Amino acid sequence: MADAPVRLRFAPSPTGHLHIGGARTALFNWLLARKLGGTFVLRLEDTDAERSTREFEREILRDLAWLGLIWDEGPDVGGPHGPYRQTERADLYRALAERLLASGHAYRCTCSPQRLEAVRAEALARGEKPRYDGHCRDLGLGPSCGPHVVRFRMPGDGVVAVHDLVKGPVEIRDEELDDFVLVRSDGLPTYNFAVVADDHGMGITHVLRGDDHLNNTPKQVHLYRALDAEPPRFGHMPLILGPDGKRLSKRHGATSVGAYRDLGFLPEALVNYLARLGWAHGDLELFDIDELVRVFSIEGIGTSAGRWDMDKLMWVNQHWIARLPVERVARDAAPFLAALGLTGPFDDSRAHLAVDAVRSRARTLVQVATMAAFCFLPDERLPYDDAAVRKFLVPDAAPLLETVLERLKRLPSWERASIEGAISEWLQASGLGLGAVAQPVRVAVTGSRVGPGLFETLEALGRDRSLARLERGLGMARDGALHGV
RNA sequence: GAUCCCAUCGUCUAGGCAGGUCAGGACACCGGGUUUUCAUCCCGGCAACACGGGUUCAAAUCCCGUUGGGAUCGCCA
Repeated sequence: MADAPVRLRFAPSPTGHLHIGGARTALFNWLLARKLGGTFVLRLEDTDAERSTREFEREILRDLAWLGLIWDEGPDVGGPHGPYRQTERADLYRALAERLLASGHAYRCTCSPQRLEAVRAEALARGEKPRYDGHCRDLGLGPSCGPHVVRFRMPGDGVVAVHDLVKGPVEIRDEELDDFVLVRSDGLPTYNFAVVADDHGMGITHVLRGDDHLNNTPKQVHLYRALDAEPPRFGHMPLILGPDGKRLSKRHGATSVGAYRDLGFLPEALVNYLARLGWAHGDLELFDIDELVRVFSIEGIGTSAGRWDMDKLMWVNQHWIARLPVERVARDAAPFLAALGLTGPFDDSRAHLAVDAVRSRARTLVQVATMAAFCFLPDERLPYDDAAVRKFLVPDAAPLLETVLERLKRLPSWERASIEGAISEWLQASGLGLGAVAQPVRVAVTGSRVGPGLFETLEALGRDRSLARLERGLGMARDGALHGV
């Protein structure tokens, strides 16, 4: 690549949550910017006054940051090409529109929405592509023509050929295009106008966006030409579809980044999965964000739409839950622990032991929290699995529990190695197998028949609780004898 | 309907641009092993070049068509 520094952007509209499709677009642009040592710009396309809110804006910024996609220029941090909200750039659009009007590349149009609708319906009825019929094109309407929009004067006879960064050469004939609206009657720019004005004004060099924008590209290229400007390099990425191959919607479940965070997914997992959906680097599956920056390339971007696959996301999440530093996982799991009504601290060494013990069997942070709950629950609130109790806290188990309790009580220090030492020593001497004792002990201290290794479990639970629950379990086992269960 | 894009296991994909390993990896699924339960981990299995033509000694790979899927056709973005 040349010396000219590249500039990429992500330009969401704050009319909703950060969607996973948008997140992937942001990720790819961010990756390319980082890969090429360029700048990543965040711009808010908030010209839809009806639906844009500051609340959504805050949420989008928060979620992008959560994913680790930090911007160099943006509405909150500023930069040399601001402002970074389209509603704050009205003067720029106005000036540009005047320029286009003056040069004859645009004209005023007073057609009513009703007339437009009629024209559209007529075209459709004839089986044609609905397009503006150019009614006002040559009327030479001036500024005082009343309520009007500004339309772009499409040349109409050539072909726009763009070399798409991911799809290769794409051609669209001008006759397919119509005189689209640049400035609405309320004076605000439309998307196609604002995006060109801003990408040009902000010196954007590369644009990676969804396939759904491919059809907008020729219009935008014409605008660049009318502005006598060089368009950026475009790359259109395939869309993310639902598991059924249909457009992804709420119907398919969670579609926003925030929803996945709330479901217990790590940002590392979402980034990893999003990257692999529509992009590949040989046979490799697992990447952290730094590795992605290192190996990312446009050539690796695929051409066909991908389907959202929860199972694969789960697997990736499970991988990062198991591999990230335990402190990180514990920190991210804390809100989920709290949501279970448990009380912390969730960031001390005990909490780390608990999270570390359960994380290899969790696919989400919700599961981490649920599985680690036995460590944080007061003894009297520990739930017992009925079937487990009936099967393992039986009279036969009483003497075993008694011995375990006795030996553990005598332990001078409470850590995995010493616990294991005490128990295996006894097992060895008595000829018993660990299998015979592990389950009764596990059920006594966790209430469940499944869980981490026994010694990790006891270590994480801590001496006092372990002994107290063993005591209680012993009572339950004897009780079983009393009732002949 | 018109235009544009796309097409390898159920899913994500490698391979395609520079045709020549009975198409490789991963998820899911099935089976087995390790193990202290459940997981992790390890081993094995199932499973695909949408179809039809062409070019060629040779096509998943290049070309055309068909079919299928998706996107777009707003004073939304």
